[in-house]
Amino acid sequence: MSDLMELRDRILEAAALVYAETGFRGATTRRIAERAGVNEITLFRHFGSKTRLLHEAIQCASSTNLCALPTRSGDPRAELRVWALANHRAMFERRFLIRTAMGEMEERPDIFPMDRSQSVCAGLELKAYLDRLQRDGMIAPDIDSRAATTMFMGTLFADAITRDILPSLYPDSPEVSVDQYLDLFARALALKEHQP
Amino acid sequence: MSDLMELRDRILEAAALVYAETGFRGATTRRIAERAGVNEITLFRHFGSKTRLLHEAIQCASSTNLCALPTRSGDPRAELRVWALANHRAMFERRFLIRTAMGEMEERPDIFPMDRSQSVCAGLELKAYLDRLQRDGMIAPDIDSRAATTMFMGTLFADAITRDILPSLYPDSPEVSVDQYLDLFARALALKEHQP
DNA sequence: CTTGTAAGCAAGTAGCCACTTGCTTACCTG
DNA sequence: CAGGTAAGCAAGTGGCTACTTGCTTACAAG
Repeated sequence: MSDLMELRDRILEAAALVYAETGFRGATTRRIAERAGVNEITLFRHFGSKTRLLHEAIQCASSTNLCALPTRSGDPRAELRVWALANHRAMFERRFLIRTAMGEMEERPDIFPMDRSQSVCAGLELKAYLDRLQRDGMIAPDIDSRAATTMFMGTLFADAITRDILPSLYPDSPEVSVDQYLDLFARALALKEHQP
Repeated sequence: MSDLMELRDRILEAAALVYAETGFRGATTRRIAERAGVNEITLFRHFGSKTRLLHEAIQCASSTNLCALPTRSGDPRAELRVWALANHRAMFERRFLIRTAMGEMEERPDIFPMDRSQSVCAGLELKAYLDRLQRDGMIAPDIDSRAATTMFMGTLFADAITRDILPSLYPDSPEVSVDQYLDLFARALALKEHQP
């Protein structure tokens, strides 16, 4: 029983990997089976078709939404830092899958659950957080929280998915870069510093 | 002679379109020939192989770098606005090609000239512009111009390539959105307003 | 009129693709 | 030991792929 689950998960993991590397057309059943160390026929016995296998594999690989919620307890700057780093890391780890799925979005819109994607959910969270900060007078009252959210999420997203293919643009580590983004973001919002 | 050039350009245009829609593997010679209204054999007679054809087509389709340089003549805010809108528009028009090429970057790194891409060149321009502004005392002296450039270019890039596939995130037109980004960016830089 | 050239058409080649069928092996349970 | 079940192996199917060959049409320049 546990071997069965292990095998199934091994196939799903291999399928997601091969898809992220080579796209739908490049992810042949032969390659997936080889990567999983499994006979090609086993894929069809378990999932019926290549399409169903890839659909389930991508759903599975993109649904680890363990993004920490920003709770308005203490220092906003420190909270934003932890949250931004966690989200950047989550996007960076999935960069191959994200890039491939975005490139095939026209052709296969249903294969990647974009509406429930991590970055979209994170954006909703950030906007609610900024609204609370604004209500509490911690940031300038005339800030458009939606535009600010889009700008910050866009910055994190662009960094995460282009950092490895344009290394000359990113001389610093993600930690340092996120700190720099946060410095500018805090200035833009006129975010008040934490008084302990 | 002019018919020959017309035909060649028609093939290149069709190849770039089909590639942007379906990727390298999906861009079959049959589909490209059909789209160009040309016999499949003509592709091979002109370009030798599918790989050479696509290489030339993508090179051609991505090399319209008519981005207006920001010259420090008058109102920085107005100059940045014109420049940002032009760059956003250029990236938005190439969004299909950019997304597909980024998804295939691991597999075929040489097919898309990323180092000479428009957004990278634009980033270099913006950084030089910000450095001049800083030297002239128009923005805060302790701003990291590189981080600011990465942040603003990332915002424009993310907007341009996700706007059509996540419409709920972008209720406003590009013009309005870019204005909002610029508002926040100017606050972050502490950009002085233009005194006519 | 002759010659060259750029294009189309018909047909075919070898290879990869998703997927199927028939049979065998191994293991686990009763 | 008997029965079921999950996996592997061998072979094959029809379809699409890049690319080739041989022949024909159309046109333009000498």
